[in-house]
Amino acid sequence: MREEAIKAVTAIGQVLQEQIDHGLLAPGSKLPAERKLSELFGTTRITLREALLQLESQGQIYREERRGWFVSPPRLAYNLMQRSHFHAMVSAQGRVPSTEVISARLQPASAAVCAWLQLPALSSVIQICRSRRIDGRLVLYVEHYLNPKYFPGILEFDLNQSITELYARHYDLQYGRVRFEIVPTALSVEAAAALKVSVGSPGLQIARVNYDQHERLIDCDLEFWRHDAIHVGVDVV
Amino acid sequence: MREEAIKAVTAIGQVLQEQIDHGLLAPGSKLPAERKLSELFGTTRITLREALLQLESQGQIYREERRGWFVSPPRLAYNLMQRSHFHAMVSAQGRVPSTEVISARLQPASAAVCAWLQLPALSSVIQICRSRRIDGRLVLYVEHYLNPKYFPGILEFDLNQSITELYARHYDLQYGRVRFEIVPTALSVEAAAALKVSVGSPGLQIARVNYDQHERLIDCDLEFWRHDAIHVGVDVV
DNA sequence: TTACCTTTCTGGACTAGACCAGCACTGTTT
DNA sequence: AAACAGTGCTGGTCTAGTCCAGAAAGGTAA
Repeated sequence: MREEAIKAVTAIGQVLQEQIDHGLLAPGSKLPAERKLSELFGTTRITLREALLQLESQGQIYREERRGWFVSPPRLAYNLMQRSHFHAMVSAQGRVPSTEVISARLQPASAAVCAWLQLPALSSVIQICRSRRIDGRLVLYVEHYLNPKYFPGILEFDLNQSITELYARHYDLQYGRVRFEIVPTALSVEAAAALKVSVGSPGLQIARVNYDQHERLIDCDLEFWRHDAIHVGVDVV
Repeated sequence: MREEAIKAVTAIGQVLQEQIDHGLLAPGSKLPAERKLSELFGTTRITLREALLQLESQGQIYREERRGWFVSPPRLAYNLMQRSHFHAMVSAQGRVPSTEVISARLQPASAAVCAWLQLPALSSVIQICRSRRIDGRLVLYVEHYLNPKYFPGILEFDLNQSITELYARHYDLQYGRVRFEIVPTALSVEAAAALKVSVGSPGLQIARVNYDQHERLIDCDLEFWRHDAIHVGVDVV
């Protein structure tokens, strides 16, 4: 007649999960404060926190630095095969995209970037760092590296818009072959800062190396996604 | 003249990271016990543990339930475009694969599986659950669902070998079109148990829906990878 | 209205312990 | 040699607090 021993952490997670599933806690809504919750569940803040961290790693909830915990919105479907850019992709799924430029400048390329773009040592590259939102929520930090040879004067344009469209309109360039590298890892320090999450949060890193329609290696970018913001689809024919 | 305030958790992580980078802690080797480490760094076990958890989420170290913490081996390159199966892929990268069958039986299909395989309600499917290792380390738990129509008597074969090869040798079937769905999330309860990791560990879920050379939907599988065990590559032409 | 301050509330970081359950090794018994 | 029973060590889980820094809201003065 022994009761099944359920861990407190698991039990708390299940209760919250259920509330979320039944829509009592709507996507985007804020959870009560940690202290309130720990009192509600009759446990310590540390234990309560562990339960929240587990739900976070499942992608059910997320936090904003020192602001609180929120219920995660649905994931964005990111299909690697259809060459859609961020704005088009987000809009097509009935959601509202936005972009902020963090920095844009010509600078010496790091060793890693030289390798990706097959540039000689000590080359210059154009680096564009941007953060992007879906429905107001920061979900993506991108570092873009362009081979300056193909993009004279690009820093003069408004970089809040889609770079893909800039390429087409002003440089007559379109993406051809693309190589993706997807690595599940923690967010880098810069990415965490830009996304306003605590360092060490789980993330999904997607590196793209892009060729144009003439098979020239024109740019690459490093995307850091909140791990709960997307699911990636690939159709292999 | 104020010292830069470095968080203890970060500092501990950096020290361990450095030791790993310089090969003083080799891949696969065991870290000292948590109590030892917390004494070494002059901090609490809770704080020390937080540092370890961060390194885990970065994929630098991993743990085996109640056995200890270990340095992560290099990630396996998983290229979605080259139709290689687990054994071939692992061997090609100079490492040693192995497979264990956990269960294999005909059973009623869940709603999700019916949807994936486009089966009518209350259909039967063949479910094969297996765990797989690289160099002895558990890295992958797979649930395989086959449409029984195409695979009479498959449960009689030795399922420790590659199923892809079974298909080719005995059923004259080859994979054609494939659809992948990649979701970064925590490991499911079954996956965590099979991989002997604590529930809620970060993982990468890859669902595949497979068609054969005649465009028939033959099977699907649900892969649960340790998040630090792979990086995924995709070449889009 | 606007700019600035203060207060309150939030999560972030940390201390100092406790008890439990499973693993691995060791020594004994069969 | 093989099976078994201890036993110590390991991570897993949890308690009960403290102090700090940033975010937000509200009030006050220009």
